[in-house]
Amino acid sequence: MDCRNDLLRIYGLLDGHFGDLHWWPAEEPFEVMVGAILTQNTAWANVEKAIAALKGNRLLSPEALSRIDEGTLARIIRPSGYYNVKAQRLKSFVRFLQEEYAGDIGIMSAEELPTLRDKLLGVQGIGQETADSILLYACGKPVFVCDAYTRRILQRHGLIDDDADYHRIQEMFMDHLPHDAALFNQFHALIVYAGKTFCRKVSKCEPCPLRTLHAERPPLPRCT
DNA sequence: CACCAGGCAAGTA
DNA sequence: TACTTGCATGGT
Repeated sequence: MDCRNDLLRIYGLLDGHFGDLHWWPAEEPFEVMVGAILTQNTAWANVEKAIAALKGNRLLSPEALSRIDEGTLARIIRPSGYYNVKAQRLKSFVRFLQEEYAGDIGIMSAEELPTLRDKLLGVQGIGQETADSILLYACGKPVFVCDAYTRRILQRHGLIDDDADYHRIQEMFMDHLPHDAALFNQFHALIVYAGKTFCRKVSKCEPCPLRTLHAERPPLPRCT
């Protein structure tokens, strides 16, 4: 089968339906990085509350987060859930940022993609999805971000095995599409947006743009 | 009330 | 390597 064609069909249908989404929803790169950590296994609405609290306390900068006490930070990001581990992870990340790049996002972003990815994965609390979100949406690197929505949509359309791991899913996109940061940005945004929009209960689903693919299949609990 | 959300790390066998 | 568990809030 031709994966490239399937992926481009999906992209075209979602892009035609939603248009440009210009992700990530943040004002600046550092906010993207913080959001990437806070959104781990957490609803975005909860992350927004935590980000707002950080802004309200003037803490949304590498310098400020370096200074703040971890326990205090935990209380402030409380709405995002897992606040103790996430406070620890934010502290690990800004410590890394200060030690490796003097807290300068520009210097960090100038690193080669493979090198920077390996370094990020070495930070406590940053796994593959968080690293790739930072690389693509904060640093502009051409890497595809895979998450729960990505896995769901590829499984739904029979493009991956049920036991495919992160790297395997990422290969689906990166082996068959041009390595273009703008394309990867919009594609992943579309996937997440579709996942949020088309509800989990079939009865409440509005028509999904992808329904024209595999029209012979019966509806599943999750329609994207 | 139960279930879920844009993961990750540490422990066990 | 493969599987399990802890982490926690707020919305539906």
